Amino acid sequence: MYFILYSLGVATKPVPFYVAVDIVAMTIEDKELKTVVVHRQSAKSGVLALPGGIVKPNESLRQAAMRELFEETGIKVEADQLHQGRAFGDPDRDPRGRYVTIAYVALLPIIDAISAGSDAATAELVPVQRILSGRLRLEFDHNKIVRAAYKKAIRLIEDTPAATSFCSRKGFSLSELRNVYETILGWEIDPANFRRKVAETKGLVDFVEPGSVAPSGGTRGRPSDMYKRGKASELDPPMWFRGPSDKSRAS
Amino acid sequence: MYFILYSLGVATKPVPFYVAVDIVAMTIEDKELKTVVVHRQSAKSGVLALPGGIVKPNESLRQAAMRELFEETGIKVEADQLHQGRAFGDPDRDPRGRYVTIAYVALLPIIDAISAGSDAATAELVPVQRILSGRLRLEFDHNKIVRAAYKKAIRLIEDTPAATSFCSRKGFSLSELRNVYETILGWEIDPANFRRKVAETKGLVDFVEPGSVAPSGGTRGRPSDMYKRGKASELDPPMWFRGPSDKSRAS
DNA sequence: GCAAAAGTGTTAGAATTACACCCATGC
DNA sequence: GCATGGGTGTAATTCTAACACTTTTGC
Repeated sequence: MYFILYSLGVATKPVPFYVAVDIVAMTIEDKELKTVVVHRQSAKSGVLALPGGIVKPNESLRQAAMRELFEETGIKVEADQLHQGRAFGDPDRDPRGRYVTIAYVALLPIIDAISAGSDAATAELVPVQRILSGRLRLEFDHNKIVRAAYKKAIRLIEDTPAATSFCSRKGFSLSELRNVYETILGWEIDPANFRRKVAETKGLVDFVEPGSVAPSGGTRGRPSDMYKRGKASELDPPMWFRGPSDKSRAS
Repeated sequence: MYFILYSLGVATKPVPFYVAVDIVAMTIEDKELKTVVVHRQSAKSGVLALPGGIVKPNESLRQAAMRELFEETGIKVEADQLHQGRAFGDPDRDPRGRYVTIAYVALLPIIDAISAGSDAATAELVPVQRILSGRLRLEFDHNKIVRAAYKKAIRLIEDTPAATSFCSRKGFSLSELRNVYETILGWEIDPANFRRKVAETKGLVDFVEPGSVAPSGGTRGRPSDMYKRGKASELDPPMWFRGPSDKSRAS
């Protein structure tokens, strides 16, 4: 029984296994994909890290992710906004001990992000690109976790209705939804073709009768039709965009 | 510190966290996708389970998967044949304690499967479909793990050169590779169109000069050109097949 | 020669793209 | 009116599917 021996300092390695979750909570702000980071009160101050922490004995991994995200940022998410990512478990990934962490990806409308919560003061939104490029360094291997989460986000918006998670749950216009795809994929999509593709992809969005929801978006121009998240779990065929000219898709 | 309290039976729940790996080792035999299961010497005999076990303090998750697979089935895999899948960590998924397990998917050519090894006698190949349909019940939530692994396998052969893992590392014909796709996707693919798609997908396979490798496959007909795995990590565009007529793709 | 499997060519149809054009609203 | 964004139509292009046809081998 490793745990007892290690905990009591009998065996050579004094580290037990810890099971943790880390959450990459993404949102779109100012046409940029951003993620939530927290300021850890570590030895050296100013260390940025993903929100996360140890899984409790009687909760599921998903519950742990929801709890930790709320405790550290004040963000409350629905179950369909949370997606499990990769597990990270290299022996030396965390100097404090043997941590195996399960990444979770949360997709949020900007309005919900870091709105309230006790410890929320320490939470902050930073552009994902700054982390991917390495210009912003996070604690431990959290840069790797964000990179994997970004790839997962691309897959999610292509294969599932997850892109709607970035929009208001009340309802959204197709421009808002298109903006999500454009921001994450990194190129512009023809509005006309986008509209048709969405319409032909059953289960992505449902039309909302006019009047039940106030049209959102800019005050200019013709008011848009409103939609809400569809009920499909997988899109068939996926939402695919070849990207500009002969350039290959983001990877 | 949960571990000490729980281990000593002080707290209400006497279960520490265990971190484990379970391996879904798939291969193709008789035009059928099969996976390796082992007979657990449990209380009730005849219980089938995925190979797997506890991660050791100083090994990575991947190393644990390679070790456990070898120990329990005698199968030795290369790093590029092992792919991490989902984590399963519900509190009640294993009655023996709080197990968080990371699934690994291994893709093997049939020739390597269960060839040698000490405990190999207890290992067995069973059709994946029998597990997916529920006709074959595995221990705990291993049916769920296989289901997720099957989806992952589909994604892998579409987005990466992983389909080549089912073929001999020495070299393979395009018929053999096409057979992999047909078996996993569940429908037939036009050989001519398949050939063109493979040729246009850079990094999927590399041509092998005739003479260096003996043509494999049936003794009838014109000998085939031989190929080996390409160096791409992601295929762009992916290997996609719409499937027969208007029928939607497998899900 | 004949059967069988490998490999090439060709064409109809479908999906994608690019862009022109009309609609509804605020100012 | 007119600028702005929402929404529709359509032709050129590209991709895909289907199948006819040629090549190379074993027997």
